[in-house]
Amino acid sequence: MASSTPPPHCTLTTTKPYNSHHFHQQSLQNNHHHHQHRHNQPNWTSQKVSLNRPSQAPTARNAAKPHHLPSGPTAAPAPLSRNPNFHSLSTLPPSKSELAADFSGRRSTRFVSKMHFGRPKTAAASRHSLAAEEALQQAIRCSGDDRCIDTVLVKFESRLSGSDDYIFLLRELGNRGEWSMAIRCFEFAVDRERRRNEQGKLASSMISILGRLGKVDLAKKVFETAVNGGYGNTVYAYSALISAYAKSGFCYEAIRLFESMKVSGLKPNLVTYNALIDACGKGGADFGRASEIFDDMLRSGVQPDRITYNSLLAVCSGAGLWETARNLFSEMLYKGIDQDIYTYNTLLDVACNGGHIDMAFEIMSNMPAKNVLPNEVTYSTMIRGCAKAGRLDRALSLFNEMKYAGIKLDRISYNTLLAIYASLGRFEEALNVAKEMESMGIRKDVVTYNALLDGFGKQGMYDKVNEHFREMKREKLSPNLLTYSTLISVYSKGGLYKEAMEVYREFKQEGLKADVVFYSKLIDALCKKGLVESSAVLLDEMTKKGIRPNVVTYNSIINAFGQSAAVDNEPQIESSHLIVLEDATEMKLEDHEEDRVIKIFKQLAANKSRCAKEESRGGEEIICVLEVFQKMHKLDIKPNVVTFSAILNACSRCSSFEEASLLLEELRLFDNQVYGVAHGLLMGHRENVWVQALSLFDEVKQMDSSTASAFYNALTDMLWHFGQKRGAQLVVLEGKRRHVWENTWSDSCLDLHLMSSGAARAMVHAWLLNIRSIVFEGHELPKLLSILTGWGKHSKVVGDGALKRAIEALLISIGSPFRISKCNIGRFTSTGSVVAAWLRESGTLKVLVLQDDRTQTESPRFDHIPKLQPLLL
DNA sequence: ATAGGGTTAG
Repeated sequence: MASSTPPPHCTLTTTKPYNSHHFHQQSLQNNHHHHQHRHNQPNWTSQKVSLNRPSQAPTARNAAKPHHLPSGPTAAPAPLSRNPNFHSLSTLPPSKSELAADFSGRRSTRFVSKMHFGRPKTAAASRHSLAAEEALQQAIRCSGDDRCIDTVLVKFESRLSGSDDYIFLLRELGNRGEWSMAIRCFEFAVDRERRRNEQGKLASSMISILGRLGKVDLAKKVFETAVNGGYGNTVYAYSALISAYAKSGFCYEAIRLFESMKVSGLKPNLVTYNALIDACGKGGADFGRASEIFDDMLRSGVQPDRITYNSLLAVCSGAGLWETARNLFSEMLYKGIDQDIYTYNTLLDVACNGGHIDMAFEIMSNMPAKNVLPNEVTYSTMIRGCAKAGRLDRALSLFNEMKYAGIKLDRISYNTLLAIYASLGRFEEALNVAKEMESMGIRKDVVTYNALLDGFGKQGMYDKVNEHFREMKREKLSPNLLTYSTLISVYSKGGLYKEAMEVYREFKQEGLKADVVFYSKLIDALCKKGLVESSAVLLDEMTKKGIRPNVVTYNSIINAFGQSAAVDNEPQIESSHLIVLEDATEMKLEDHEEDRVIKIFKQLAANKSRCAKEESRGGEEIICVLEVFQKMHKLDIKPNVVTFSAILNACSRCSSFEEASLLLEELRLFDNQVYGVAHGLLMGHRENVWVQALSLFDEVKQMDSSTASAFYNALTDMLWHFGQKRGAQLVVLEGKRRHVWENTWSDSCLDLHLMSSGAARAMVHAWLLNIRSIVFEGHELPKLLSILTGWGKHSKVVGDGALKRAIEALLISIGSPFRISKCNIGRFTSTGSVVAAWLRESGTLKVLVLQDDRTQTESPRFDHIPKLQPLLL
């Protein structure tokens, strides 16, 4: 057990993990004065009670606790007119957690993917000569031959006039990705230029061109050369390099450079500040960091402009700060700063990322009145938001709207549309999108194929997967890391370990390098097959290879606990009879022999029948998971809400309190508050822990909606599972009050489709009691009453109807008149009069009021409680 | 100097 490990700092955050850069710098932020007075909320950790355990020593987490908005998440931002003195961002809420920065990185592919398909810069009035155009044409033909470009430069030397011509050449070469020729051209030009001023111009152009191409190391070299040569110490060169860092997501390098710029006596200008804030957004810095820069800007007398605010909004997008974004938007209005399409698109992005789809639609509908017309970026942002929120119908209708509005679909829009169809298994439509796309002159790219492969794979259509993988190569598209990890995961989930192994071999042969996500995805695939122990081996393997697992990796494994019985009933397809033969030939490939991934695949391919059940036999799984927790502590991986939900869900899968108590102990080590609430409610100490519970729910409500509801679901399920039904109902009603499930509870309809089975059952009781009181108050019920469960489309398991079955069993067991609707298998209905009659029956109240299976116990310690059978329906 | 896309947990 990890009980000797001090509780690591943890945070209620789900923002993406990022394990790359220097986040230690963020600690500076805590000392910043703004972060003192921005928060007037009491620190809830100080209210912690000791819940049967000695209270923990204060930790850094307690000292640097995130603070929250005094207003609820749905409250409107404070009217700015009441605060005429604001001059900085001090009216804005802080980042939701200073620790969140650890996790709030963005995908690195984002930077690369923009490189080649970037919108071409609108040609500004260029002052280059005709000779420069000519030189460019000849230079282009030199691609790949450095001596050739030298010859061209020499040949045109006399006709090229000054840095304008050379800068034109640099830019054009850069636009074509010819960075090597651009650099030769730059060096050539600097050599022949005697004016420092002009040399400086060349240098900053070169730096920004390299930055745009993602060649940040080269950009830095050019910068250093320029500084050493005496022409690089300019605001422009610094700004260009800061911007280059921004484009590659290196925000702390950017900040460091900015500091050194000030040290060397240069005064940052508007562009410098804007580039730096942009770097914060792209590098996933927390909002506090950007806010400091903004304040610094004001102190230095540099007035922020539209782009400053747009960049700040982008920081909110990365950090998931919807309220902050709204406030910034209001602040722009107040200050009379123009809001453009970037402003709106970024704001919509933040709204969508936070799950505020309705709000996003409202904002979008207001755009035309503000003279800002939605464009293809607006639409693809919204479409992605809808798709992410599970509203695929809405997403698809937006495409029609887009065509109706005369907005042409571009590569991204097409790929987004295709990915939606593919993920729905609507392949005919997906392939039609691909056709339409090609007919518009946009070739299918790796993204297109990855979406298809993933879609076919999810439906188990492995022949189609193979076919498209071949087609992709035939079209000379190189599979990338994502392609391979998708394929390996798809094959593994299908139990096709030999195929997975072959793809893995090919992936290694291509010289690609696995990363955290690659391993995490593979681990998750094996977990989904119930192979927790193999996953644990891979966890060690990746660590040995120097790839640091992140919270997602661990959450996958925790989630797998107790799920092995649920899988592995699908028939295995093809390919098993060849294994022995293949194994013999593979023994010769020593270089592969050392690879644990291959070993695991080989083993799995050889013993398909073994698999999950055997691997998890006899309590080994719990030991394995506890060891995983221990490693998590050792590597100081901070848990997040998903971890907490995963632990609670794992508890619900325990058949004994003893096992669950081992897991709850892990929860305690991670977060005393969450533990205190879960444990307290489980013990039936509702009155005592409710204050803590409420502040915990305040925290959770900061998360995006699906994360928040998952936590409520997990907590309720755990309580329900161990017979604390009234506690479960209390939690569910609190969740409803806070609109966690964004569904409606009306007199005529109860929508349960986003709830777990425990939560849904507790909710059914509450709703029926509510309906009952309507009846007893003498009011009439609506003609038709319905209870919606959906068909499990929100479940990760395709076609899983566990919720429906649980509700059906409940409705029958309480003798209710609700029956499955004929036209909708996810809906139970009854008429108002029949339900009213049933509710008036004498025995009904008794079955509706929930009873705990066990009343509040005398014993304060969890493990003294006698073992209970897991609750059956 | 600014906006949207494809991998990981729920």
